[in-house]
Amino acid sequence: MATLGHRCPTIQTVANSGERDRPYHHGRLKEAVVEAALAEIEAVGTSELSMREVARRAGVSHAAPAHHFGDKAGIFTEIAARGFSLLTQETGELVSGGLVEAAAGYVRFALEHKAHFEVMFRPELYRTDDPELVAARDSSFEVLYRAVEEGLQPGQEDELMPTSVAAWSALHGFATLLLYGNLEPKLGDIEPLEVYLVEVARGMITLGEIIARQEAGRPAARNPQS
Amino acid sequence: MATLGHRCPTIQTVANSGERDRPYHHGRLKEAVVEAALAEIEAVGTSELSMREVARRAGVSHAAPAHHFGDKAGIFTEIAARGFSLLTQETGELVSGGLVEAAAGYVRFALEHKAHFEVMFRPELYRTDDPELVAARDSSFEVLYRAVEEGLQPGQEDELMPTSVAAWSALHGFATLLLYGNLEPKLGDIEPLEVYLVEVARGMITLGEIIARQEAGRPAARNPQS
DNA sequence: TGTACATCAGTGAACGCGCGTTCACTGATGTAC
DNA sequence: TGTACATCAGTGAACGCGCGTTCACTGATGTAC
Repeated sequence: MATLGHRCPTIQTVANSGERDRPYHHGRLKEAVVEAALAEIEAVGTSELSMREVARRAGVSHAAPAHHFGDKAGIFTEIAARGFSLLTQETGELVSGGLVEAAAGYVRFALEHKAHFEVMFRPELYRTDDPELVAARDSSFEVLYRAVEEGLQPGQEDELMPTSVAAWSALHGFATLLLYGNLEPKLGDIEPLEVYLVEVARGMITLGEIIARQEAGRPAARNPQS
Repeated sequence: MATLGHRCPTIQTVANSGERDRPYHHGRLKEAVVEAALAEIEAVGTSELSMREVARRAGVSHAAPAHHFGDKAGIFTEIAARGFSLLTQETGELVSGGLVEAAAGYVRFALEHKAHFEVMFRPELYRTDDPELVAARDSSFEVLYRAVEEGLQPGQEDELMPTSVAAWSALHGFATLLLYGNLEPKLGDIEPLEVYLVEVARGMITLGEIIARQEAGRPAARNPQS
């Protein structure tokens, strides 16, 4: 017998090839794979995602997804790009309502699209140079800038970048802490998001005041403009 | 031949058992495993961590770590607990220097102990009910509260929780965005951390002002106290 | 001071499993003439 | 309208690999008497 040579497709099981329950061509496999991957990520996280399981979920042979995405990074890239588009869409229309309104949109996005969100901010998972992704991501940042810009007063243009980074940090930190369950134990009874967010926004005001007071009392070296 | 029964320890390789290059008993394997795991996490991330690779790094048989930790979650629990202790230690002594000083400590911790940090905020990786871990985590929070409390003015006691959550969010968001490489592209040339942080702190002040202005102009329903 | 025995710490072979990848193939859908 | 051919989309068997786990064992270190 010895080791049976490993390419021997001679004996093909032609059996039950007649009663196939689904068409040979899926039709919208790309969509189906993305959906399956999202569901799988929500179930087991990005680390445990396997191409085979995704294929299984999509009801397709395990080699099929590779036709559309190449490898896992391909799927992640697609998910991240779609995520940024979605985020732009969902927060863009809230900008006119003020920063807190837009922030609420961001947090809601994170909670409602957990899988997208998780992938978007783990650049090691996807191809960061993908043009579609880059465009989608940039337009997300645009929304942030606009939201901050509208809140600035005349003459504060220099503050756009630092304030944007501050806003994004606060927002992103809040969303991730909430998402990964690091916040609840400190919340007591978890209030509806809307109320809680307004409360934290008030905390942001207090925080700004504290920093202003403390930094005002510093040696000039760190406040050359004062 | 057929399938060779799978328990056959009869033929033991007694060969080269004399010229062992390391002692049979490691002596401080627990330490060595933790160090190896940290190095491995920094190299490949938490998702790719394997017990076998950790053992290999520690120069020990792949079954040995299980003696001390049971499984992967055991190692992660140990790392998370140590991480929180370290964080408490490194930021605790900065509290008297003000919020921004303490914040800088937090961010520095995240950058200098990347592996600890990554594990600490992924509770799904470890046993969240481990008593040592819980104690260590709680004392980290204590530091945060103290830092915020010292900045509050008399009569602002109610603001402790919202302000703490706001501060932690901002801090944590900034650290993670920085750590996972989501911030650099927006930084232009990456300035020394210290300077950059002070700039973002100034952004936090501006941010607080914007929120205050915008929320002041809202319908009473959302600002019942006004 | 010696000896027997228990316990602890680490070994290494074998297991079964699921994974990503490859590959020759098949079934369906255009497309040229 | 028909037919030949190319291209695309999906299949399924087999591969080699690394993993976690189990297990009987071994080597070293206490500990009782």
